[in-house]
Amino acid sequence: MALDLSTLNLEQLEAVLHKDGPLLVFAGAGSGKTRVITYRIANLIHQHGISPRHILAVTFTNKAAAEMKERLQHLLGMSMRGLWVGTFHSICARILRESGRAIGIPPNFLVYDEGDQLDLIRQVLVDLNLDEKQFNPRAISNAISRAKERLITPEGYREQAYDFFERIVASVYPRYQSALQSANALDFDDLLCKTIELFEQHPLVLARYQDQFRYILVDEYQDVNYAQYVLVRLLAEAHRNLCVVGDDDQAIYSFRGAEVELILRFEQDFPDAMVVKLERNYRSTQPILDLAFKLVSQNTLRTPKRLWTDRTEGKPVTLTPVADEEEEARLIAEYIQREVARGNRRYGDFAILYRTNAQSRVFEQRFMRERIAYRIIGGVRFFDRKEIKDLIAYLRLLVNPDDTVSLLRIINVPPRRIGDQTVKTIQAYASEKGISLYRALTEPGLHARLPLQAQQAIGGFTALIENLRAYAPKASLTDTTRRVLEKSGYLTWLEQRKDAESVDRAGNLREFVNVVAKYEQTLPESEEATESPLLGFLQYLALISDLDTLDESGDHVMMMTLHSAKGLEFPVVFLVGVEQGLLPHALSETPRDIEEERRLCYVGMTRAQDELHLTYARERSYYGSRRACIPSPFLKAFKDTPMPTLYQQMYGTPPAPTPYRAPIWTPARTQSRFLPGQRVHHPDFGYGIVVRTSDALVTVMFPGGKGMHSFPLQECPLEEA
DNA sequence: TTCAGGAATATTTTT
DNA sequence: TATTCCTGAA
Repeated sequence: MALDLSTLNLEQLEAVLHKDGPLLVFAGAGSGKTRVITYRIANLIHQHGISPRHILAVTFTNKAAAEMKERLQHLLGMSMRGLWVGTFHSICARILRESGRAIGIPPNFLVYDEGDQLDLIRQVLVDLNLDEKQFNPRAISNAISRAKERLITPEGYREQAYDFFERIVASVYPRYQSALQSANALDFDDLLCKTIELFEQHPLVLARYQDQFRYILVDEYQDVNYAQYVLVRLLAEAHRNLCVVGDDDQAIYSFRGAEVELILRFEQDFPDAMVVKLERNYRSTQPILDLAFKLVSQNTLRTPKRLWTDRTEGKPVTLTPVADEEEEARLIAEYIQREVARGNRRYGDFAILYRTNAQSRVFEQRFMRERIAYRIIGGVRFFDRKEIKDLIAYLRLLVNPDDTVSLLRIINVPPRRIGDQTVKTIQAYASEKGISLYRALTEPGLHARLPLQAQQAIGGFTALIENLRAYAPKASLTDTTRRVLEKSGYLTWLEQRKDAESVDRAGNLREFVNVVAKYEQTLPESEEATESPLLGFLQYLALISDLDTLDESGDHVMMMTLHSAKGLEFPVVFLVGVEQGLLPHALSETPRDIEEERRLCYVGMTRAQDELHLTYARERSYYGSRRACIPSPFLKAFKDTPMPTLYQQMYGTPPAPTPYRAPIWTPARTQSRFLPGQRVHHPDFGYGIVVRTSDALVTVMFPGGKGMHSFPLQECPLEEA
């Protein structure tokens, strides 16, 4: 069977057929980039007989990785076993698990996420007697992250630390590193740094991986940071079969250390590189592309290129001023309902893109009210919820009792009478003896310093952990998780406090058990035979994101940030909140930052296949207070282009005045009987106003100093007034 | 030590 | 607005 290449255009074909040597592909939005990468790999395997195990493909998300593997399997009709596809982080995690021992990293290391990082930095600040108020842990964490992205060691940082803040960071950084080490944990950046360290210190290990990865492909190369760049260079320098794909117009991650210059520099690094530009767009209509080009061509730092398409006909892009975010949501909901009712579209055809996660709330409320199916990507991730993180902390302790962050997280959750005082004593004892907190818990020397009550509480806690630890290796993942919930008393604790929030949380924990069960069921497909399933699961958890669990199959309106939308496409896109201060965001000040915000806007616009609608509000609520808004300066790029408003498109001329719609909240149409703003009556508190509702609870504000109260939906003593 | 409730405060984007 | 912080009572 021959690989069918007839559907590829000339440039795509060039990229696909290029076999050896460096290759740089500038792939504009919607230019069939994924196809090129997939076909290129398929061609290497099929045409040139390269074994999948000699190929490494780096993608931006785990989801993209899974999809690519699946497509290849489908295309070639053979198993892609041995092919490495994944994000930089997951690939590095895998390398370190295999070979990290050489630089003292045991294979059972855990990956700390941002929250864990912050917790650890706070601990270090306490150790150093630094006030958290004065030295923002987040800023310090960012500074350390920045340093690591540029492969700057604690020593290196100290040498170049000038101002006061940098000197503080210089003192925290080494301590933070040793705290990570004693917790047997790596943060996100360490995954990269340590892999590079491994390769630099052990040329033989590097040579082994170089020999394995004879062909390397890197997607989204415009969003690569220095450490990633170095890693790629190290791996590729032996065979020089490196193909990088990217688009400088879509570089939107400089806040994470990404440097667009690295893609622009590729031709200097590899003067013999073949360069292919993909400028034919298969996604959008000409009006959309024209407008997007008007915007992005204002940037100074870009390679010249312009997308073109066959789809010369298309609806005009609309630009609609709205009074505020409420009208914005109302208008869009109305348009969606209308299109769906007419049979033109399904909910899944629409996407709402915004700059900040907070903007999703108004849409969420509106859509709930109007019963429009929607999915929000990002925001508070399921795995970031307190109760879920607590449960994960228990699981982590079972794998690695030295994980201090996790230990401190749950040592008194649920409350088991191990309070602040006791914890301080434990910490003092542990650092005195140079042992981990968990080790300290088991030492008689510690107990001698504590009151009997605390001793007993600690004894109970260690017995619990030991019991669970003994159980885990013998049981399935799901059973272990259930047992943790049960034996720790966490679930009982939540269930006892009847308040509605706890009911929500208990529900989330049960949902988590389902996630575990699902993972366990699909486990056999994964090729890594992990010696400890629990460890494998935790490592999997650490690196997945919300986007990875997104399924586009359902019929929902998608709502997400512009960043999350990268790489996706939708028939109809609403780009909302195109206002000064929001897009570009107020925190982006330098010309460089502004250019990135412009690219962000460009990314959003180029997600649209058939229709693109822009909106900006004249007034908007910012953390409680209302503020007047100015349209985004980006819109000036469109001043010569007549753009109708969405109202005009819906009703024809003239522009309809803002139609006032009475909110529809008949009880029969709503899931929870209550809606924000509604007046209700309570037997004890009297009349109040519903502030908020969720799946399980309703929160009501009662006037006259009676305050806010939450009730479980099922059995709340409220009546509609 | 725990918990409730009011006060203070912080808000960009994410592997 | 929503979350965290802080205080004081049990």
